Amino acid sequence: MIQAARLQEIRTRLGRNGSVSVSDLAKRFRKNPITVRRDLLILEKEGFLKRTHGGAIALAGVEPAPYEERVKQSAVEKSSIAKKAAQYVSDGESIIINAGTTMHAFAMHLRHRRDLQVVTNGITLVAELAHCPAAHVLLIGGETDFKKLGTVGPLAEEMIREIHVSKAFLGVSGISLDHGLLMHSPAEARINACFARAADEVTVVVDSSKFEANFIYRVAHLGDIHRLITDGKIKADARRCLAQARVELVIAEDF
Amino acid sequence: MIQAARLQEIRTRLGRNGSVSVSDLAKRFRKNPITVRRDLLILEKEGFLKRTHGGAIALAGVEPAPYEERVKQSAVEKSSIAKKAAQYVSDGESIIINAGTTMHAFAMHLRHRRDLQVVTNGITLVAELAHCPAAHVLLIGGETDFKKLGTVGPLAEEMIREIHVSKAFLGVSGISLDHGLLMHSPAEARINACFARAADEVTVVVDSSKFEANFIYRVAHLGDIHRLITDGKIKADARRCLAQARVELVIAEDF
DNA sequence: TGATATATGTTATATTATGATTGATTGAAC
DNA sequence: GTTCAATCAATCATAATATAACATATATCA
Repeated sequence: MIQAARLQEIRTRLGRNGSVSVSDLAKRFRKNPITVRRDLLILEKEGFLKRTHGGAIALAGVEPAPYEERVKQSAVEKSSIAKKAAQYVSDGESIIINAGTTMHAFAMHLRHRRDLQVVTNGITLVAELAHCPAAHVLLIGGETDFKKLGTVGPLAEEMIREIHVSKAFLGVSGISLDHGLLMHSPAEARINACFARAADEVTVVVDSSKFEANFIYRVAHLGDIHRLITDGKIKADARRCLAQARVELVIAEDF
Repeated sequence: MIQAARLQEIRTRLGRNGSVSVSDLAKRFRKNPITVRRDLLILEKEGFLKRTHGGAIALAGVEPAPYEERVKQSAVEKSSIAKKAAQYVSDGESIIINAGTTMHAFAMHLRHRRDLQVVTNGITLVAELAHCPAAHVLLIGGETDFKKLGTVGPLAEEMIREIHVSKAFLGVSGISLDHGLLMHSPAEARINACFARAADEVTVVVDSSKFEANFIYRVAHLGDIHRLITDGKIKADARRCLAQARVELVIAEDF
């Protein structure tokens, strides 16, 4: 068993049990205790754990799930448009946020807000907003879409019908200048259409690469949205199209 | 079990029950009472507790740990009872699982199942079951309770009314032999009562320390449940009471 | 290939944790 | 209050674990 595998295993066990013991690990790995100790030393330097007599205890991070990794990876690019979008949220407002990594990044920028009423179908967003207890979060229930870690389906749509908010912030899979906002799946498209109807004002938050993506299922026409926030790489014809559809275009600085 | 892990466990139990006893801890840790006393001495110096004859009591300001912490606490017991509980789930079944760290552990043992229909109000459970794409998960929506990372409230209760399953697996905050299943908050109690009504058969999954915890809000009477799964440290009077209420008692092996 | 870095094991010594013994203290039942 | 069992503190002895220094293996790269 190589070192990297041991480190991974230690991380896992720490995440599960909160602590590990040198002697247990040594037996399991069939390694000398000193080797285990040196492993723990490495992880301690990385800030994963605190070494103690006989073993170590977990500090903060649990092992990240695939989705969470995806959020981190794209966070840099998504962060600038998400940050810009967060400027359009005022304290005390009620808003809708849909599921997806872009909107997860958006939610991270809402941590310090006060008295927000957030409605979302994004499961990971709830955990994000849990660190900001000033927000009141209503999670839309329904069948779970594992790709986006969001809820969809008739029960979800029904639940949204009971709701009305001032602003909706939506991330989408793609944007077509001819056909509007597009999604991977019909279920996603339908629920986001419901979101759009439930809000007075709809803001779409996408990085400019989404203008090239092409999907089948329409959420709404360009004319149905009020504002679009993206990065500086958006092309001229897209700008024209949005202007024609009377969509307010907001460009986030690259950093 | 290393010292650091014991200290963590003691902190947990103090947070939950307000007090600990030397003899109980000694039995649980399989350590000499003197060792436990020394542990308490350390925590007393840190200001967590006040030592008394026979044990210690919590000092002010010991708030219950956040969710991520609690997942790790009593992890061994939780995992063993969760594993046992998972044996009562068959492929193809539809089941309810409520929110909380015990049921999180339970969900981890369902990863390899096929064709499960899972209904849950536990937000983190969804991420857990995302690794097992054979399961179909319906997430109950509603207001989010940040402590348990679960949904509650009237919208959630309403959504459950639409649902019926063969088995419900519930974790609870505490069990009183006189008053039945108890919860921290009224909202939690109500939604779990709904869960119990929505299932043909109710199985409660708790580690035995929950028999000492005392809370105000009742979910159901002991007589309303069909099966209780716990660890071997359950006391004799609890066994008697359960037998009297005709609850099938299942003891998970210690390891 | 030889040289350097990395990973692992060995030994000796220091440190820490734990358990056993004794006598003192406490709490509760009578 | 008195008595008795349980609990506690202090001490010591032992076991478990940690550290440091050195030795050996394995991989990496010019």
